[in-house]
Amino acid sequence: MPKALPVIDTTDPICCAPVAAAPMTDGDALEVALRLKALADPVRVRLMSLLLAGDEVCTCDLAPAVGVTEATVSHHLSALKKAGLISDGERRGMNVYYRARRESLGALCRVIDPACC
Amino acid sequence: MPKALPVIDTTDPICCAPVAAAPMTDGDALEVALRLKALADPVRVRLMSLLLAGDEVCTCDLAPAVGVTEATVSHHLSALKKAGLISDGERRGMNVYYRARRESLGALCRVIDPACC
DNA sequence: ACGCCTCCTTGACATATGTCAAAGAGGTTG
DNA sequence: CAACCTCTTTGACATATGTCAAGGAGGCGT
Repeated sequence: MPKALPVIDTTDPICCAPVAAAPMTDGDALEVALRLKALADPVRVRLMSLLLAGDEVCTCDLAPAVGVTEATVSHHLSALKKAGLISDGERRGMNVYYRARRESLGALCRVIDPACC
Repeated sequence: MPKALPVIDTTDPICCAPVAAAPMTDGDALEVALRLKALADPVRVRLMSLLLAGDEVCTCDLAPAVGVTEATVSHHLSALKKAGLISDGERRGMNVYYRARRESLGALCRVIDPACC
């Protein structure tokens, strides 16, 4: 991977023409790819699934559910957060609660769905 | 990345319960993640976009369009092929033509779309 | 046959990624 | 305060990934 990938802000839901509509610009492709990368891992898919299903979950519940260390969960959650796919953690007592940002995931789907336009 | 990711066949369109419906099994999450991984790169997003927009494109047109070597395009195309997102190349004369498999991409969208169920 | 296309494979490489253990940072409860 | 929880950060690591140059493989044209 010789070329370093540009660093851009991806916390907002993506907003660009659908992939299938016309050949995508370099910049838009990067926006899409970075968000997909955030989700392209089995552990992250399961985390998103858990967050989407139960609407507020804390790290201590997630870690045993997916079978990795809490440190690793924390790392994955921050990747999902940076991609705007989940909310900032909200501390309540000793726990930190996260929730999925459905609109961000939905926006991503609309962009890559070949039928969605 | 200490643990090696299992190798499974991903050439067929994915078919499983939506991520948002219920906590996803390990196996299903892997199926989803592998397909997302195949698309989680700016070059691959652009390639898919080109294939979706023009319905049949050959490598020699793709390489200059995305700005990498033909060898690299070839590599990306085979990743997309392994994920079932594009068809096997069809040789015609000196060129090899590829086309997007919309139904595979569509199936992936339906699984990850939080609104799609 | 020979040279010339287009394409794919291989090898090598620099970088990114996922994982954990260990150590900190915040908060709670004796 | 001190012991304890939960969670995040840091450091280190093994593996995966994206890229290219070089060399084949298949096909066309003279």
